[in-house]
Amino acid sequence: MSRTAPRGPYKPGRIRQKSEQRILSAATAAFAQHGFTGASMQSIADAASVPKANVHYYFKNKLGVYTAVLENILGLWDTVLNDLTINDDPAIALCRYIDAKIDFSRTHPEESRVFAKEMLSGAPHLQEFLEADYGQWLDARLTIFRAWIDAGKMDAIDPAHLLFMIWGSTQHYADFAPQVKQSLHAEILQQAHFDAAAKTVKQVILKGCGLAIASP
Amino acid sequence: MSRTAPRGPYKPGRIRQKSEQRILSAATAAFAQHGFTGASMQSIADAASVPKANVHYYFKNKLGVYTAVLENILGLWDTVLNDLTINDDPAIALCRYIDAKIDFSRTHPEESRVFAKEMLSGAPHLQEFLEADYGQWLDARLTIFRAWIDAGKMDAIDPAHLLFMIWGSTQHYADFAPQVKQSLHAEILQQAHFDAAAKTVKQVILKGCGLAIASP
DNA sequence: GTCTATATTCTGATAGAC
DNA sequence: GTCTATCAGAATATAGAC
Repeated sequence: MSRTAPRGPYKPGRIRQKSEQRILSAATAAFAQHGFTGASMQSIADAASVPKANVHYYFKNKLGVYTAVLENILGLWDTVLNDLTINDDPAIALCRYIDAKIDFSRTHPEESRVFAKEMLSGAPHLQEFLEADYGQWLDARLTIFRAWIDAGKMDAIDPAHLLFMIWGSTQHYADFAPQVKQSLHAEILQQAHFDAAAKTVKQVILKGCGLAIASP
Repeated sequence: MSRTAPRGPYKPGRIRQKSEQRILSAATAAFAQHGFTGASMQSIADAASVPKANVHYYFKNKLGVYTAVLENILGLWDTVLNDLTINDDPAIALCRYIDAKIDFSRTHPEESRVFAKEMLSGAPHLQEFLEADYGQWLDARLTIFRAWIDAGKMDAIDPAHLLFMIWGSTQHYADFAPQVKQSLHAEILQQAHFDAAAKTVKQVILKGCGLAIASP
């Protein structure tokens, strides 16, 4: 009864893709909790249900796994970084952005933590990214903020520091989850907690910028 | 010419105290950059200029060093957590608190990073702290905020989430320093950068809470 | 492509001389 | 109290059978 013939339409690399995805997912969780050195290849392989040697076969070495995880996270970021324009209403644009950031902390907490740990370590593997893609994205946003301010659409607030406030406030719910849980007396953070978080952040940021809440 | 006699008034434990301090300082930097597993006892000993065996002599094992670092950080926190009272003016109290938090990020970035990494790892060594000291401190603050709101001194804003905003915004300058440096085109963060940060955070938070800036 | 067995290096920890 | 020498264990990585 044992059959070695391929079942279903065979696509080369299908197993590979599936295995790589499982390894990537397991590695993200491991790096988030234990850090780069603390996460062992054995634990990653076990969590992904593949032999340890296969992890080396797919990603060459530990650094290969880690950079793959980081690149995957940077890819996810692109989906969050919506493209604002000068013609957008600042209140609506900021609300959308804050909502998206809070939602990212809810749906991808482990990715947020890996990114945060890399930053805390001095971001040695994100230098190119920070100097290239990120620098461009940031400068474009700062220009839009300044245009809004010059047009009198919002208060004169340092755009870079304002962005830091939004990032820090929203990422806090993924990165400092133990403290947040303890503060809210919650075993795990529910949708309602993130809704309350988004509401408060939007409320304070918008009014703090001299903007009216767009829609409740 | 070699002398083995003690020079100066001999105090038992003087060398010990000095060595422990050096080890603690070196360990803080190592844990901040490389995490618990990534920081080796050898590197800590080298940075502290003591033989590796002495680190074990003073702190028993690696976990002993780490918990000593954490306890030292929690001690530093106490100095930042000023005691607000219901009779304080919310604007002045919040300004003081934000200034103190930003100053902590400037003067103790590595301590902030060790604390952040512990949080990102799930805070396994901070459970008692979170449930005891921190819980009490937080509940007292929340009560004060609610009293301010009930007295009409500030807008009705969820106090816990407001505190998260302040923490996230201020700690960001220590924890995400690489990103901040890149954004501000600064090789290292100067006093002026932190002044601008504090100004923006106070500006947005206070106005966002319906408060007038206390003093420029 | 998959997996077992092994080589090599490094780390935490300690024994024991001084 | 201080430090050198060393041990036991674990981790990354690879060789090679299947």
